[in-house]
Amino acid sequence: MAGGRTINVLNVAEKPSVAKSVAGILSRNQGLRTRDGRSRYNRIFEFNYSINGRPCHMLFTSVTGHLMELEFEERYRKWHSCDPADLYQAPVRKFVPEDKLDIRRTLEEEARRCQWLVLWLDCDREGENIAFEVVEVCTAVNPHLTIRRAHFSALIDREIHEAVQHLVEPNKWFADAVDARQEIDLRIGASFTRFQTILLKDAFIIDSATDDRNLVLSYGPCQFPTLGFIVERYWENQAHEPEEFWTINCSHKSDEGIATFNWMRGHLFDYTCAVIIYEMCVQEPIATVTKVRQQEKLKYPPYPLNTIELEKRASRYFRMSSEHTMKVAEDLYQAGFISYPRTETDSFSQRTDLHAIVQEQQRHPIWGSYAQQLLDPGAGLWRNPGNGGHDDKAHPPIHPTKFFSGENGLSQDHHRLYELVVRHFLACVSQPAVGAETNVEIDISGELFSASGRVILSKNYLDVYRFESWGSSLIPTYVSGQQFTPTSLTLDSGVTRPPPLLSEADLLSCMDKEGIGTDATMHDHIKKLLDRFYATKDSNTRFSPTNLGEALVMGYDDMGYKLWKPYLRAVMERDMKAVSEGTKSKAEVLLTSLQQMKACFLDARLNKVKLFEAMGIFFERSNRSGGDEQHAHGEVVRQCGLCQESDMVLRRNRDGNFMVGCLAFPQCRNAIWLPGSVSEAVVTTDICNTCTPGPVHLIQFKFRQLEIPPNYNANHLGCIGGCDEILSQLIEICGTGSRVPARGRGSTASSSGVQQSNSRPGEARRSACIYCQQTVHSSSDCPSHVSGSRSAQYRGMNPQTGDSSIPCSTCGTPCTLRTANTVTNRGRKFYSCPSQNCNFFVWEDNLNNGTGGRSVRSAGMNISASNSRRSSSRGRGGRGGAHAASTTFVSATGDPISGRRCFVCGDPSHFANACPNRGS
DNA sequence: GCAAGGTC
Repeated sequence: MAGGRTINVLNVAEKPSVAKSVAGILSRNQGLRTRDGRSRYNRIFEFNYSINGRPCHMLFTSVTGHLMELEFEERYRKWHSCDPADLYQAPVRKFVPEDKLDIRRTLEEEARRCQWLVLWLDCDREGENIAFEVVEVCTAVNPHLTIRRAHFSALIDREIHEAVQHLVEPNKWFADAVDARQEIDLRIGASFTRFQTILLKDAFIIDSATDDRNLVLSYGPCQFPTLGFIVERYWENQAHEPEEFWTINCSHKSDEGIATFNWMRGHLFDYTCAVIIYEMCVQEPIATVTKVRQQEKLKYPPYPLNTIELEKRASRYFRMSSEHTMKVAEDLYQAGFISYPRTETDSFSQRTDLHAIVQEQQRHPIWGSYAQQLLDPGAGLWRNPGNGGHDDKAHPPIHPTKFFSGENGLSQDHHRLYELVVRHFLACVSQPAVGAETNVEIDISGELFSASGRVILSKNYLDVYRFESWGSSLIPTYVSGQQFTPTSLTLDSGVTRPPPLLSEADLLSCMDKEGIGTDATMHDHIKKLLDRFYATKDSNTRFSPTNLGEALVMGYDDMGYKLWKPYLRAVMERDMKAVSEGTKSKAEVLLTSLQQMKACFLDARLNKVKLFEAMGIFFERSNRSGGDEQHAHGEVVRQCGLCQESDMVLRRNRDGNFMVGCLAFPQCRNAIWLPGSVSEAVVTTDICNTCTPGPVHLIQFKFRQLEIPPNYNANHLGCIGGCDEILSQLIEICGTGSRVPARGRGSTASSSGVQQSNSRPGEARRSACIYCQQTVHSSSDCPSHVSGSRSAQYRGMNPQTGDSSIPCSTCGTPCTLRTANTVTNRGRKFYSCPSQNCNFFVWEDNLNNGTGGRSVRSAGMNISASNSRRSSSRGRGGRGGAHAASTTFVSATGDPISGRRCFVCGDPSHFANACPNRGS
């Protein structure tokens, strides 16, 4: 085998930089000649080498990624040339596009005079596919070529020399998997894009686009799930119903400073329960220190930097878009300042000379001294970097490759990104920060509170990684068993907040987690959503869907298709894996996958009215198209009391359930959900003579008899204005047809079963009372709507007792059974006195087990109150008047205050939580 | 005028 005639070997890498590196390594830069090819970027390197003892003249060149593209044959290229459904079987072909023709010419010219072709493409599926594209071009001009594949996992001498001595066959399965992916993406993308663009573009006045003639309503298996993440979070954000909660805070001031103790229960949603616990604490406000724990805490530096992490951090630290970040990183890479920026790898190979990279930075005026310290063994700052667990086997983590003093003409963003890469790298090879933490737990009347303080002992990596911080806080010294009187003990209220809109970093995380796009393309998908007017990004890098984006997702969602979810991509990814492992053939996957997608496409087209309806919610119809699809507007019931601009109309929601909603949706989200048992509803010309502001049209309802209690009539002429007891009861009994989670329509039913909601972005929302439209209370607490007759009508509804009301033990008014809707007690039944001046309150299950009005259960703990009236203190401070507990309150200073008063200032008109002097 | 994936 050794010796023999010298052969010419054509070597092809995926990109010019790899061709240069590998040629340099193999030639050891001895006798390496370089010349231009046909393409200005892809030079040709020449040197002599020997493979397995055989003398070779090596020609080393490159492509720039894929050499070929997949397209439909000419006659299917024009949008109106065929039915989009035909695109599932229209013939496709691979071809070398115009801008790659010069690369093809280089390959052809060099291949003609070679005997071997060695493929040095990246070792992943795409790389293998590109390898076959190169093979196709080269064997077309020289069918006698011997084809070989080099397998290498890093551009390191030993790897490369080993790879060339152990050449293998290229892997067709890998290439097939990519072929299948390309074909499926093309057919789905083109068919849905043409379909929805042609259907909707001219049918509506889509004002988001500057020039809607060029508007393309694209669909893609990556861009739509990315939009889906944004819309879904937006809906969660909009649907959030703020819920009030209660927490007890304690502080203690001593000569050494202040400690703030947090209630270890966190917070409770049940005011009654919180206030009882609070009162118990206030009764005996002596804190006993139960635990003092001191321990060393480490804060570790980040893992080595890969592409997604670079994008996320640049977004977080500099608010740079991922797309811009990659452009800047590419410039820095081209200029030789940083390593290859498209990498999944977040761990350094053991062979990387990390010290040499640090040495380069020693002369930097700002972080140079830190680099020097790192290299000083006496300083003990060095630590081998962590392993993030990802390795694409092609590139190292992003790191600085050359010292950049900053004086050349690059922009501020280039400087900032270079700084991030350098500081991140220096942080990675540094010791973690060390802190001493103290945790103190105290007990007040059986309730536990904790406080913590931290002292930073050594900042280590935080000295160079200025983007991260670790706060320190001092608290006084405590010893176990010590007792003290708190300086303040307050019952504070708060409200739950909606989940925030997705930031760019969040969005990248979602995509990464669900496998949408690759590290090199994620930023493209995000940018595409902005370019297509599907989403917008605010100054805080948070994404919201535009009306267009929301309407499209809503339309497909209404069809019941999860085309906007990541599942489709996940299924495709599984199929690709099966092809690359040889367990499924490319043909098999293409056949089944395209069959399913075509069926889905045809079905979506049958249901196009859903897309129309969704678009109709947000956009006006244009007269440019025939307008064959009717957009049902519904019949007017009354004027909207919330926006006071539009009418409330009777409609069916997409599940077929009836609702009365504001025509101004989505600007106004006011809605009244009707009982799920309504089978028919028609707005009549009859006007309600009690409800104001009028006119409120009565609705003729027909209920499904089996779904309502026997004593109710299936036919009912009802009013949604608030006067209709029967309707309210049926809503309470049967529930409504609202969907959970709803898209901004309120996600939980209130105890009356009637939901009202109205939200605009950035505006906090509170349910409005159905009866009087006020927002200060919910419908169940409406003062205009409690009457003695109400409880009478409930009689006979409870089969166990035969009576669902009990007399109030205080004032005798009948109390009706209601259902709680708090997080801690959702679904639990209770009685409460409807009288405005009375606060009697008791859980139904406590009545049944004989503890009526005596105990409140929450958070898995039973707390018995000594005074039965205490549990009646519902509502906020000041409402307790008639039933004030006769407990003795003790102020924080230990002075007794008799009667039910604010323990901060002693004023009987309010409680401490509402005290204007609190905190002073 | 359409996708997503390489890369310049």
